[in-house]
Amino acid sequence: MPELPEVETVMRGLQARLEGRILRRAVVRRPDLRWPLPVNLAERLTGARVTSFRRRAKYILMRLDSGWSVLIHLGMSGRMLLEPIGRNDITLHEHIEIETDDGWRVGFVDPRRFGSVDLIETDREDEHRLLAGLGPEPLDDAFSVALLSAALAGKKTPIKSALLDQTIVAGLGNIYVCEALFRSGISPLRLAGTIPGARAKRLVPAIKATLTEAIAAGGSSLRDYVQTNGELGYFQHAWKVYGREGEPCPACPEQSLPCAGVQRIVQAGRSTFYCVRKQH
DNA sequence: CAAGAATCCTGTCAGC
DNA sequence: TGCTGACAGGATTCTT
Repeated sequence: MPELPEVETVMRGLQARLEGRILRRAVVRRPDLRWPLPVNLAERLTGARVTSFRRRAKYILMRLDSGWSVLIHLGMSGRMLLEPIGRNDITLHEHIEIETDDGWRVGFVDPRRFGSVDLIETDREDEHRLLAGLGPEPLDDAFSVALLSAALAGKKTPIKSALLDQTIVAGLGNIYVCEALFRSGISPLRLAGTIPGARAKRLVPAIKATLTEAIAAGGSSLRDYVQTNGELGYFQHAWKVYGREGEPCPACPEQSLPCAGVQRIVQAGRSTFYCVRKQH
């Protein structure tokens, strides 16, 4: 499910409901996620008060008053359940269940178990091995044309793959890379080293605008919902190319060669959607 | 060293 | 209806 806009949406949902709450009960049902859960996770959660939240790339950090932060990654199929306690059956694949002092239930649900949860001291969050190597946040002012250009200079990998590399820029995934490249008119096949300059000047604002609009829409929902209140994000309706193989390119006049509509190719094992006429 | 493939796991959907 | 294969929002680890 989750790229940066979805993770941001989920984090805001958790924040609204959990900030200030005391966690009364925690149950780990399956510890074998992407990495084994900390053996003392339930113990660390129980009795702690939630003080604040933060998002870094596709990770959620939930800070506790005990000085520990809970690091959450939703992987490919993870989502957070948030609902009042009471006569709710345990959801399938609900690996962690937490109850708050004001009667809410928080569930970590992840069928494919590519997600992970870990503990890290709050004042050392960024030293966590999963966060330490991450590149800049794309929505920070620090993520500039100069910074991206420097990161891409000399690279021979396609720009599509480079933007999925979380050490170059942190938080983009397959959907938003396709959308940002379409928006900036850059071919996903173009080598990353040829981006610095005029193309980077288009690409950086395209990335920022794509993400900002997606967050405003509550992210994109595919098969499952992204928001903790159970509502669907609706940015999937705004996709220009992702998942639209064979459809007319929304930027090209009809039948304008060489536009053959939205094409799907595979790069580094992942689908890329683009228009050969608009993007070069 | 860097780029691509294989890998983890379950669910869903298209096609036969 | 049921089976099979392709594919899925990620990211590490293994091979070339």
